[in-house]
Amino acid sequence: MTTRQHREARRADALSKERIVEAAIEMLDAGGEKALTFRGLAERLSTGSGAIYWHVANKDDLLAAATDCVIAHAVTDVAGDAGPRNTIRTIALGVFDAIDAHPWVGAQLARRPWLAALPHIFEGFGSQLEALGVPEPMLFDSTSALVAHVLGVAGQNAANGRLYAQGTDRVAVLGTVAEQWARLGPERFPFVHRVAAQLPGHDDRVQFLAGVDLFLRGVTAAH
Amino acid sequence: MTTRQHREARRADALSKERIVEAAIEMLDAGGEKALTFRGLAERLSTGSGAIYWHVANKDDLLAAATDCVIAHAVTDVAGDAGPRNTIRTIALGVFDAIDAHPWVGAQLARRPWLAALPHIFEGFGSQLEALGVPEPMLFDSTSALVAHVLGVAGQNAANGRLYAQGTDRVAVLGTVAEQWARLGPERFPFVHRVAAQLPGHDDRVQFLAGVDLFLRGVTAAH
DNA sequence: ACCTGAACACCGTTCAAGT
DNA sequence: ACCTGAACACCGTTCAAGT
Repeated sequence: MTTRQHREARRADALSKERIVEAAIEMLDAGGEKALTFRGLAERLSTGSGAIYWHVANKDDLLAAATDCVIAHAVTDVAGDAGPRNTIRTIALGVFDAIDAHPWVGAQLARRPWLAALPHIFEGFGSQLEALGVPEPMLFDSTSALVAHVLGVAGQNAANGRLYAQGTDRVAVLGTVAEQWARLGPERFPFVHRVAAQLPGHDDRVQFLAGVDLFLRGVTAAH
Repeated sequence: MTTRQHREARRADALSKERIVEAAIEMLDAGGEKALTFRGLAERLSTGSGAIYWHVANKDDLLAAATDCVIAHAVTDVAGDAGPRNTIRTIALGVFDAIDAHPWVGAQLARRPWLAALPHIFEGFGSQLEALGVPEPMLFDSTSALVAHVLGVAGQNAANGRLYAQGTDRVAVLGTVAEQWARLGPERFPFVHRVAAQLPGHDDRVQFLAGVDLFLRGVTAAH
């Protein structure tokens, strides 16, 4: 897997950036951003807190590596023989589900752009948009917009998911929000007032895919 | 401005949540998330650190209030007589510019959803999409997707902007990224390799608007 | 009701010392 | 080359005490 193999690391429990990142992801998944501490990480890896700094520059570096690891895993393994539209949908859903499963990734994405994994997403979307017949002059902007859309909307969704995870369940939370929206007064907020009832019932995943589809329709309609 | 006026706060320098949030925004703008500390805030407001806790529950609450304040200011003042498409563009650009000017808002958006300012955005986009002729059954999903798109993409953009702000200028940073992309090898990354050169020259604001337009085209093409 | 500021628990990071 | 763990600087939050 690694480029250099450090002459077969002597012991299986030897420290490495990979093992550190792996443990960090577990801690982040378990308790969010605040649950990741160097002390906890050191204890989990049965070592001193300073040892981690030999493999990792600092906490930001560790968070970036963890984010990159999650996104990279989500993008690989895309079967590309289902047509451009379905391939795009598959990649998009992969990213969506990955961020949904690791909500802290959403916040990280808004802090450190230009992941090492970004070219993979860009390549996947760009080549499929080209196959879809998008003309050369529009290709760069369209691909950028699609990448930003998927990462951005997935991040937004993960932010919502966080609320449900904190004890109270999904429908209850959305029900409360819907009530607040419904109370906003039909004069100043006629649309919100009318649409509030649909809030608790909607499916985030379906809505995400609908958004991607709308975007694709716009891209193909534009030429 | 406030609902209750606390019988005309005695002195002009009296503490209030508004003044605290205002000072917090200035500190966040100046140095990012890490620059906001209760000690610094207390010194800036010439008070004790504990005093702030009388008006604000904790740091998360303060960050949420600051985020809401920025977004709320961006959404108000939308002249609505320029047609639905232009009104949507205006609201979207307002949010984009606000997040661009306050990059820390992007990260916050990925942490705390359901801002108090959200209904304003929802109302603006939803009513204009309706005016655009989007049929009732698609209205909720379309509006949700557009809101998530604008907030998400604007957040993604702010993440990029952070890099340029840290000393080195925009073109230099994007030039470096473009070089890395170009080196990725035309066999595995033909699209990225080919498109890398367009990276340093693109205009984020124009690309954002192009994305919103593509989305709108998709929405209108869908019926 | 609102402010003060010392105190507590905790955290990222460093570094001399080890192997 | 890599690990140890005490030490440093700093931070969010609390709370008894003031006005």
